[in-house]
Amino acid sequence: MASRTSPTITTIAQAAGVSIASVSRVLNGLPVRAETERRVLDAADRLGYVPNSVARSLKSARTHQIAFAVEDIGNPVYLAMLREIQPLLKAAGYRLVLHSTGADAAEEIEVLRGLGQRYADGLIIVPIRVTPDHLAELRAAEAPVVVIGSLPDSGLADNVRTDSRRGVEMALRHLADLGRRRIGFINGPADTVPGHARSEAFRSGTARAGLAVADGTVHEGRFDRETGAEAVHRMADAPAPMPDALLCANDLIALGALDALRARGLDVPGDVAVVGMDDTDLAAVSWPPLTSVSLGSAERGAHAARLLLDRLGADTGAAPSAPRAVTVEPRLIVRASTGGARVVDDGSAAG
Amino acid sequence: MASRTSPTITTIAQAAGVSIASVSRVLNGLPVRAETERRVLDAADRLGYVPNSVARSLKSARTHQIAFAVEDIGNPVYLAMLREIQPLLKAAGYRLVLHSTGADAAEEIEVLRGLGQRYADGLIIVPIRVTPDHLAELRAAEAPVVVIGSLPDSGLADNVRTDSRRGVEMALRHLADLGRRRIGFINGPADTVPGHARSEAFRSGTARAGLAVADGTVHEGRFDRETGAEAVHRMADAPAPMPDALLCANDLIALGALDALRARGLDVPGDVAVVGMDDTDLAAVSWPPLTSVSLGSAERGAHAARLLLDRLGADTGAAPSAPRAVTVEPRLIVRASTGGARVVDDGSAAG
DNA sequence: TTGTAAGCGTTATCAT
DNA sequence: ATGATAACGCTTACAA
Repeated sequence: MASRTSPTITTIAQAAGVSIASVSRVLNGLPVRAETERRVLDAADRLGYVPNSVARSLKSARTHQIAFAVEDIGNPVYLAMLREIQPLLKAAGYRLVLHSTGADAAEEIEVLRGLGQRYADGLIIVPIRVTPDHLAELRAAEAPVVVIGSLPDSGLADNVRTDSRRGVEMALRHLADLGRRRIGFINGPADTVPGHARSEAFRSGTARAGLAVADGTVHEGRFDRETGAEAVHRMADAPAPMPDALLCANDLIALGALDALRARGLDVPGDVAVVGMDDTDLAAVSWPPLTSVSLGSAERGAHAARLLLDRLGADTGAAPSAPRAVTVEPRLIVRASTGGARVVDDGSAAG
Repeated sequence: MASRTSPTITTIAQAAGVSIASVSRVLNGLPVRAETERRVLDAADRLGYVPNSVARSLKSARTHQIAFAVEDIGNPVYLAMLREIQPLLKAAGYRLVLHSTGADAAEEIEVLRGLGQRYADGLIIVPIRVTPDHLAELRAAEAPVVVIGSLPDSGLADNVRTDSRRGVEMALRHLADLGRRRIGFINGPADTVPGHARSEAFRSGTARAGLAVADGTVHEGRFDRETGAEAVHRMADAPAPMPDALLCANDLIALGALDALRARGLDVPGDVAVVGMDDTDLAAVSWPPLTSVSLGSAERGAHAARLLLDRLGADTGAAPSAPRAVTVEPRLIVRASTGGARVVDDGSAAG
């Protein structure tokens, strides 16, 4: 009975006995005669008309889509960003296209270049590495881009960053205040954006606080649990004394460290205090609950979305305004893993 | 110097001194003279040509996008699905459009209807409720849809389900084998798809196993931590004896229960064994680690993606094949919260 | 107020 | 093998 293909404005125009232009006008709320409006709306309703967003996009050069690209959407940090970004985009009438690029930097480049395909009006990206290629692509990007993470040249794109140096300092001061002196550090890959920043911050932070960094208490691996566990086992197996505190470059590493410390019979925080970074959901759930440096993932996501929406909204022909940079302040969330209420030293030396 | 707008095939055609048809042919690998190909590729390269995906979509009626709609992408269950779906779609050349609808069923309907806008070639949806409206929209959907979750009428769409009844039975048998007899149940909203299924399963499972369900040990709330904690406190405050085991309708509820039990000085699993459902990442991290019924979220996601890709691939003009249904078997993941290795009853009765 | 027609950037069908 | 041209569904001058 009904036609097999879905109705277009042409279908509606025929059914209503008007031209396609009138249909378009009615659908877009432009002034028409009441009678025309009635007939068009009638026909549209009867035939179940839905405008084709692709055709609309081709004509308007706007897709009402925004892409969000991260290394691994399974990572709670990126998820926290996504959770803020998604509703903001939706409220502004944008669909969210999600890219999970994997550790490969080439894929990030691919996403940046992909903007040329015009499938999205803008992009929020959290690069895991920033290479010269990244910068070149940013410069040539065919749509507004907001970068979450530090950018060497602030003129390239809107940028949301966090002060991880201050975050690390807060953690170190907290540990020092608790009387900890031998502070170990377990990092992810130092050639990534966050890994590099945290490594630098630890180096300068310990130096400034006059804390010694013993040999064999700084480890580098990946941003995962295994890395945390391995590092702890290696430290425990080493002849040198165990650190009395561990700063971990993210919560996953910290959880792995907690596992290994427990397996070794070491008490947290009695023997070793543990601090994570990112303050993900996992931190509150773990045992003991994990003290963690919040780097404001959620806020960073929200800021990024707002910057991008702002720029998309203000696409008046005027000269594009200069890139803006927002910095989110870290916060230290103290939980039991650094000895909240009761730090009990029972003198046990289980091995 | 370079033109302000990005190059189109027209630009390339002019630069190469050929027609737009030839440009298109070269770009699509159709047979052309070597010389023509060289000139086109040359010009395309020089001008940095990138095909416009919107125009391509309008012409081909394929967007190479697939939508994934869930209630809340922050929920680890949906995240687990997403983590499987995303790479499968990417490998097949599809972009992923993510919808996080919120608890409002109307928004789910909106997503279904939105397919009429033709912004995606297919949809994977995890409805939180299935109303007659849902079914009507499914019937009228303008693109292939895969539903994750039980569907009353299996003829409406490809469908991936899990046997939550069996999952609940496995948990109950496990608890009964451990000698637990007074089993409490903390559920999410019973008018949601998962809530209803789990409630039914608990009812029938306990009956079949001859387990008594004492008054005041079945609670209904939301699928969150607060619900788990509140339910435990209410049970503990009640005059009736505390259950010796708690089945929780998801891991979040179970984590809340663990918190409250700890606060009450009750030992897990000594006093109360706790079982969660979904086996999310949180289960392995919590303390004690949480025994949980895996409902195969990851597998369900993967199956859904494969079903959809399959259907999109096989869009030969032939009659559409009948909807397919896949069922994923639940598995019980036993951890310490039900007393793995060492269940120590130290006789303490802290309160 | 309304209709005709051009154009968005492609692909694909015709001739040639 | 190639070029002119129609078509995808829509918006928007421009005419009437």
